[in-house]
Amino acid sequence: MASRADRSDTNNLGFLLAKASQHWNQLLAERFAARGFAEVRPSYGSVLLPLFEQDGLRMGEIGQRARLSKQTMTTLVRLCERDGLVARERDPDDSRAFRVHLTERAREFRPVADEVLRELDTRVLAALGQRQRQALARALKGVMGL
Amino acid sequence: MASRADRSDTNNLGFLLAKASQHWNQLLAERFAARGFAEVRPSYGSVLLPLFEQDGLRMGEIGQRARLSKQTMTTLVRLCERDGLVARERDPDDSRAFRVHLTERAREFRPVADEVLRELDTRVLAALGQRQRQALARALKGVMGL
DNA sequence: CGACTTTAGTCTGATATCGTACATTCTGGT
DNA sequence: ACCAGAATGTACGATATCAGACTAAAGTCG
Repeated sequence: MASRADRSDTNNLGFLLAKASQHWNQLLAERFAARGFAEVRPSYGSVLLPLFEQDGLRMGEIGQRARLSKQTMTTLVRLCERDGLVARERDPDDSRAFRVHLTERAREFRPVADEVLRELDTRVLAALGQRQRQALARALKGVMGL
Repeated sequence: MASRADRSDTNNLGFLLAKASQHWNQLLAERFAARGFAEVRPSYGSVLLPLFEQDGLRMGEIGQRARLSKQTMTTLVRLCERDGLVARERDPDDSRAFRVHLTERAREFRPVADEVLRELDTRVLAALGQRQRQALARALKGVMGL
């Protein structure tokens, strides 16, 4: 019914990547909100998941694990703080650094995060099949290597 | 050498999508700049490509073709205008609307866009192969359908 | 024509992330 | 102890995009 400008549209890889990424975040936000954690933005995962593995990390360490820049970490940690999910305290051994700690609220969120992530993974599996899902991950890494 | 927190890291689909999308835009920006069009941001493609197909579109029409919201179009068209790539004029038939036109500079950019897009496509093909590239596009559409 | 609805674009503020530049603090070598 | 250099985080501004609320102009229908 329409197919003139495919380069600018649905077959443009940049377009597909952007939209898929956007949509994924949308899915996360909806599910978190539906379970009573509307304040948890998708990006907070970059802070919370590392801290679920090991609480009390420094900001730079979180950034490394999530592969985000220091500036982004500054911003994200402040937002998480504002929303009552983490607390910072100066590192006693290094007065430049901060230790970031999960709050009770964040610990309550942990099972929700696990559940949502599992649910989405299941849905991806249902939509794509195991083979395609694996191929997708590989292909995305390939794109990052360009 | 490291594999404790895979959920928060390289195998998280959200992470891969975000990074791949980011990287793709990076590739575009670098290549445009290298060819003397440093002012052309990756996002401008959403405005320019539709106009390459048909000049004089209205903002809403561009938005529809690029699947971007009206607010985003307002912003993008202004930036393109600021950078000398498009000009707007009121639509004589509808005084709410604007007609967006390419400037000479944008027309000079067209072959560059084509070339860069072709080059990247070639590189994707080399990195993934035709089969994987197709599968990637399909999988991304699948994710968008979740 | 006048009231209702729809359409075009804008405004404000939020989300997600980076680059460049910087102040502070730590560290290793003399 | 001192200083040069590395590391930690912040400031500012840019890029990319949306949601909700709004203005103004157009279209529709009685």
